[in-house]
Amino acid sequence: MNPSTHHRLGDLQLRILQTLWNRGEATVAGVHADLKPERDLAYTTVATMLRKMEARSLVEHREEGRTFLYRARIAAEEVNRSVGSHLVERLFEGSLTDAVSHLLASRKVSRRELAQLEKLIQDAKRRTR
Amino acid sequence: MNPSTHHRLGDLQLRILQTLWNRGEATVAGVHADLKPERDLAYTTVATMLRKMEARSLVEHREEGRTFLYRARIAAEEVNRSVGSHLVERLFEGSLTDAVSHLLASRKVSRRELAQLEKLIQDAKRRTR
DNA sequence: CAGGTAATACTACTAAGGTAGTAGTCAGTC
DNA sequence: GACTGACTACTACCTTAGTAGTATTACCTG
Repeated sequence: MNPSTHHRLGDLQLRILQTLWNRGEATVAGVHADLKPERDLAYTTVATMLRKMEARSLVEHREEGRTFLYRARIAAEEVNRSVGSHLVERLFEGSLTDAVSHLLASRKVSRRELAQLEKLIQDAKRRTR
Repeated sequence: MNPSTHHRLGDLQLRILQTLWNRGEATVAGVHADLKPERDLAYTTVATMLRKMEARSLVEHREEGRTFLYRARIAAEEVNRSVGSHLVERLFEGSLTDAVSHLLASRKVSRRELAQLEKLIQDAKRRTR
């Protein structure tokens, strides 16, 4: 798959994908149940969305009796990378440091998180060496 | 302004805002010219988009003779923060470290950038102390 | 002052996300 | 064997981004 492909994903679509990544395989009812607490959607809304996503090859299904078992066709990795770098690109013209700088400024960051970030960077440095 | 307000901005809208942030004030022709190299839009497309954005209070205009001078009504800061944290939220369930980790993994990062990042974190640590 | 040019205003259309109702179908139950 | 419940299929509608053509208006130039 072309890594430069940008997946234009809506919020609902992303939540559905996340559910599928978690569950591996899920029925419409399963996805609907997972999303229930945060968004009170009609059952058919989820079913329709899944069908639309299947048309776009974002998910696929197999049949178990009469019910469909859906599975994500794209990896979480791929979506995170694609959406993430698209954002850095369009918001900060490709400057990673700008992006991180804004993220740091936009929220309270605990000392624990800072330590983790530090470690991330050390690791990256080691890989680049 | 409510910081939890999420600005849903399309790519073109964002590019237009960036042009306005750069120029301070700009005519339709000005924005159109700035965007010309990357997207070959009709003049009226830009004008229409600006009018739509004004309806949403993203920009405003004053008149200089017969021509409109547009200006952004939201700060770059605000948009970056809002769009950025919305992304972290929806993609990484709020985990900043996950987000940064993915960004680091998704692209080549120069030693220079790593050094800058390190500095960012040192500064943040100092502020939190 | 006639005519072109450059503005904005209005209208329209496509595509996609999101949302949901209704219809059809099958299976198991009383 | 009729009924109910669980599924999927189909259709429809709204909203918004994006794109652009056409109409109108006003200015400027020869």
